[in-house]
Amino acid sequence: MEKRATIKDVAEAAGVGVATVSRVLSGGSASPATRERVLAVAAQLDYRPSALGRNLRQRRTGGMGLLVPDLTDTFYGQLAEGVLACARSAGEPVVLGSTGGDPEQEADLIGMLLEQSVDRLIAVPSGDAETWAPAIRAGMTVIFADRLPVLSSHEDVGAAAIADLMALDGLSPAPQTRPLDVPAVLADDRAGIRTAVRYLRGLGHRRIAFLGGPGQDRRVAAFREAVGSPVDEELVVFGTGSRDSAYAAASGLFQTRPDLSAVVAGGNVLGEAAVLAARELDLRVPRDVSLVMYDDVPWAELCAPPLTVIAQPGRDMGYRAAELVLRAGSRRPRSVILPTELIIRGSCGPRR
Amino acid sequence: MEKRATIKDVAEAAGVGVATVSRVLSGGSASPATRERVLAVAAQLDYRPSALGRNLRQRRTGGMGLLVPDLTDTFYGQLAEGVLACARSAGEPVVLGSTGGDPEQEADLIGMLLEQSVDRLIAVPSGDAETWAPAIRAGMTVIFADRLPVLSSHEDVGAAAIADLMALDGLSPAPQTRPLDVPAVLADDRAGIRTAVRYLRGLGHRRIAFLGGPGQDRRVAAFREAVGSPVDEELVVFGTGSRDSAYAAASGLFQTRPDLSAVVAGGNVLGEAAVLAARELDLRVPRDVSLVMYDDVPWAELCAPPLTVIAQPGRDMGYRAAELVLRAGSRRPRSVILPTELIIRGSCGPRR
DNA sequence: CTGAAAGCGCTAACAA
DNA sequence: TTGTTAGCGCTTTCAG
Repeated sequence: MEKRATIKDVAEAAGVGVATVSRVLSGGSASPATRERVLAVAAQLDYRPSALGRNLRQRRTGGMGLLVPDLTDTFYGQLAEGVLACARSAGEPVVLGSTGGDPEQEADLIGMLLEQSVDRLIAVPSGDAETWAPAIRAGMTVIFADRLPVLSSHEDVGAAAIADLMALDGLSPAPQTRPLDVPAVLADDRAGIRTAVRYLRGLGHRRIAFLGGPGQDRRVAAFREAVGSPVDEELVVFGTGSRDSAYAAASGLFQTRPDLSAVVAGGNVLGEAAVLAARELDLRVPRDVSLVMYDDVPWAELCAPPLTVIAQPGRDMGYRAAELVLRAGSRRPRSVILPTELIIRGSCGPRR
Repeated sequence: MEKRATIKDVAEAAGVGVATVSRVLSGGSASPATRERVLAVAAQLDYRPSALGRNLRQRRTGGMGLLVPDLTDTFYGQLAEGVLACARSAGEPVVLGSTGGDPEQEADLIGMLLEQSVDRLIAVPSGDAETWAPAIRAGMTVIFADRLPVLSSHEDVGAAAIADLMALDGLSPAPQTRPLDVPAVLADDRAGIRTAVRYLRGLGHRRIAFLGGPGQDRRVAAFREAVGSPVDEELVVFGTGSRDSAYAAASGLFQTRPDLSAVVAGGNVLGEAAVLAARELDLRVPRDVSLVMYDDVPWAELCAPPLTVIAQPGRDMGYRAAELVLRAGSRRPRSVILPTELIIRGSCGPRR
């Protein structure tokens, strides 16, 4: 455990000033001779510039923060892998936090990141605009991924992004005021859900249910739009995010509405719950009930029958978000919507 | 985007010196009157001590690093959740890196952490002792989780831990020299594998195969021990870590040895591959082949039939590792072995 | 009990 | 092109 060489050591050993060393190492101007000497000495001393000094001087920590609800959810694992891949190739550190889908924990983690002076953040938000206000106020560059914060009545954080997205989604944006700059990287939920619903319709299904989770407002909206009004409200149910509550929601749905013939699960945890609940109630997939799940995960193929899914590019979403947050210069990056794909396997059949 | 208050601001506003503010905020001695005043002012100014200044002063970044091979593997997701849970409750940041199981990337990430002066690290190692030497030399407190680095010929990093574990495993440790302090948090692979093999034996299976992945030396060793010699070497095959190579290994195994009647998969990715390969070759589970998988993951229950697994407490392992690394004072923490559990579901049947 | 002062390692003005 | 210098915000002696 020897102490690391500092810039001063290098400067002395090379017979130059510290500023010169700093310049050489960060690609500034220097005469070829000096540059070479400094580089040689630095290598010889195994000098690694300390991020500590640089960070303090620049009043900011490099790298980025990443906040997800739950790493046990394979989709967020994919997203994180994408972010990490981009960060690694840029040599930047990533500070990770898992919020458990809880706005309070999210707020705590935002506070922690602020304390660390991490000023770039990628987040799958759980809290509302109020939760995010401190980060925005502090001047953090934040990029939302997978979803947007729920709207709170008295704030309008994310309004710009929402307006953008509604436009992209083809919906007319509600008039918004004082738009705040919070771009996002999302999947094209609307197209994904629409395609799935049409597919089920084509198979003859009329009573189609939606099994949703927290933060899936866009998917729910897309579902409502796709099935057209009037929507049978009993067929739209929600879990709170945990596997247990997802199971409860699925089981309750199947029991209260035995007449439904198809269900769209808004995420892989919900899909898992649907499969489990159906089995428990002796409902055969796809004979008794057809199932489409949002998210393609490796086990979808292992299921019996293999699950028909709406695939979204989790890894790409993470990678893109990281690119955006790293490149974010002065101006706000634009939001991005990535395409989804309906992958037909064996969990949907004709209505009996 | 207002600038944050500094300790100096607080000091001035409270009419005291910065040292006093520092003391009060870090629980040092101060007269009740002063303390109260400082606290009030700090709250009023919404002062948050900057980690930047503290880090530089203390020449170390708080929190810890976490290195895993792949967040898309649910087991590592569980492990990471455990680490994050512990870190969050301690208010400490976690810098995450994904190595892809590649020693080079691992080495790069270690370098990055060193640059950040992160001096506590939890890792699921992919490289050998040589890869880990820089971290050890720099005085990092490292805790290995899930597995130990493979031994390289000319180094003996981790020797102490290995000796510990062999002892705990009930094996006689090979004589080692100059033990280095690298504790670990592991599952009791030996007992887990042994139980699984005995279970399969009890069902009448004699040709049992092991499908392994990188870093599963302890599991392989346990398998060899459990089946007893001579071990049919063709029945012990390996993937390289990717899903594709796991599939290739499984498929190859089934095709070259159609006489095998049971397989133990060393991890959930390998188990997934085995299920897929078996299906592709029209092998029925458990009619044609019985399957036990290491790792309990949510989808194990969804499989048809539900998979019998050796469950290891991934989340707990992460939590314990984080506790150890945070508590590590001067002396080296002791290694920990957590119990596994054989969860019998439907993927094993009597030999036909 | 409290304050003044000295840096931690680095970068960016500013001079030369 | 270079070197000198002034901090970034904090903790920690060391006096008082």
